[in-house]
Amino acid sequence: MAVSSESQPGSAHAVYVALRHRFAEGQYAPGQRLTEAALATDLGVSRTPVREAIGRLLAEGLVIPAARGVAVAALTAAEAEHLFVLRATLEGLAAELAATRQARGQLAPADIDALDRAVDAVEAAVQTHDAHASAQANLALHRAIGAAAGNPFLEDTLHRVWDRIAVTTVANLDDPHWAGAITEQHQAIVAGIRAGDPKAAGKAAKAHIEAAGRAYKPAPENEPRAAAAGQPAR
Amino acid sequence: MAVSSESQPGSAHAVYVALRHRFAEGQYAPGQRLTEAALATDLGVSRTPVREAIGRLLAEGLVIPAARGVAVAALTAAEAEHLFVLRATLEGLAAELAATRQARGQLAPADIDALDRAVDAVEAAVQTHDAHASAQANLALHRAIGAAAGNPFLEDTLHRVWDRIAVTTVANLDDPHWAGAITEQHQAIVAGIRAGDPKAAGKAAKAHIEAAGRAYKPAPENEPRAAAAGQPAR
DNA sequence: CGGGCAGCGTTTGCATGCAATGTATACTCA
DNA sequence: TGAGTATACATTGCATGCAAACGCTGCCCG
Repeated sequence: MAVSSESQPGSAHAVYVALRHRFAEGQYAPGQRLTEAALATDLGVSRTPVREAIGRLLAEGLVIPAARGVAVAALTAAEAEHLFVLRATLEGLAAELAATRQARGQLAPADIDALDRAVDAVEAAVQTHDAHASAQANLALHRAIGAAAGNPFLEDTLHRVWDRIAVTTVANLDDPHWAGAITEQHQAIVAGIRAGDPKAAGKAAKAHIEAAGRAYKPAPENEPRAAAAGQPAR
Repeated sequence: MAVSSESQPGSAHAVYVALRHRFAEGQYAPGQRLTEAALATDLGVSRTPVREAIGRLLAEGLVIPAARGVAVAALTAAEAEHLFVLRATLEGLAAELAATRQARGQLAPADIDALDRAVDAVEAAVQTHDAHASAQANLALHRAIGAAAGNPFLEDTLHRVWDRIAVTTVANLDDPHWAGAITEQHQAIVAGIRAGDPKAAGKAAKAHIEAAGRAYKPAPENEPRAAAAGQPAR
């Protein structure tokens, strides 16, 4: 229940951020092993801050204990399904709260406009078929909705879920039918928020994530195997 | 998004568990400062594992950065409200999923019976006016429902929320009206689950937590002050 | 008597060292 | 040739040491 990711100083935090970034960029394959020494050398720090960062990643489930050290966590189909169920409810709540705040005049008009622009940005990115850019734009929109909900704990929880699903969202674009429906669904959510209609906004958001969950297809190599060990980092 | 709190070895984890336990027991006052050296001496380990444990507590928001080291996190009224909003939705989802699993025959009859017994245990504990025992029993029931949902990520998230609210739940018992309503509401949730009625179970659970949120009154000393610093540990 | 400043002490943050653990490899024997 | 075992090594886990940062106290000056 960390409330926000405020900028902390220190190497340990820097390492943590760096690793998170690499994960989000898909720089490490699921199942790949990471060793403290290699990361320490790579990042130019000693093992101590690396240890702290890995401990945190371990607590967050982004890496899992492996035979020797830790391995990048994969996402099985079952796990993905569980995550999407949770995510659908959370994002439904976020949209609901955002709409409630809008109805109470606690949302700046600029915030709503920003949501609209984010929706357009996603549509534009999707049309370029740039998977990475699309995922970024999509995440930005959902983040904005999460922020508009005004509940720091919900926001933090959403970030955890997103990070755990991470790059996989990109895969959705392969499905042309789904790609076409995205904008429509996004617009429905924002429309509900703008109208200050919590029920409508929440329902639209929940339905959107459920649809995303159905479109999601995990990489087959993520399924649990006896030994999913990869090469050590670098 | 750690999926479960499996037993890890090592001093660092032991320190983490010990501190969590102390927090849950209310051994540290909110705002109280904790220093690495003092905890290390107290727990008979070096500062290194203490550092890792504190880092994790920091990430979870159970402690916050303080002038010198960290301080035990307090809970303001606004934060509590946000937490209860989130918790209501999460527990609603948990009950809903548990009922769904029941309807599909994925829940053992023994599990349902355990829920009933847990409800009775809470009622018994509340009648003794033992705040600590009541909180324990209540938490056990909610934990059982969370487990019955069969979604590890939801379960993990619930644990985070519960830990952040922690001992404060005890305070509810001061309100006799609320104390009397608890069992009734618990029974409604379990009835919904047993009947395999997701809608009813979810609604009952959500309403229950919302009622709990209304009954919750934070300690006034938790409100943000310029300096909420207490004595260093020990 | 109040405000600013300097020195001191505490506490963190990181690096390194050492011991323990468990794995993978190579070797031996059936 | 295959299985079992012993050995060596990679790697973690913790303790300690050292330097830097920060707050705090006491003093001096206005």
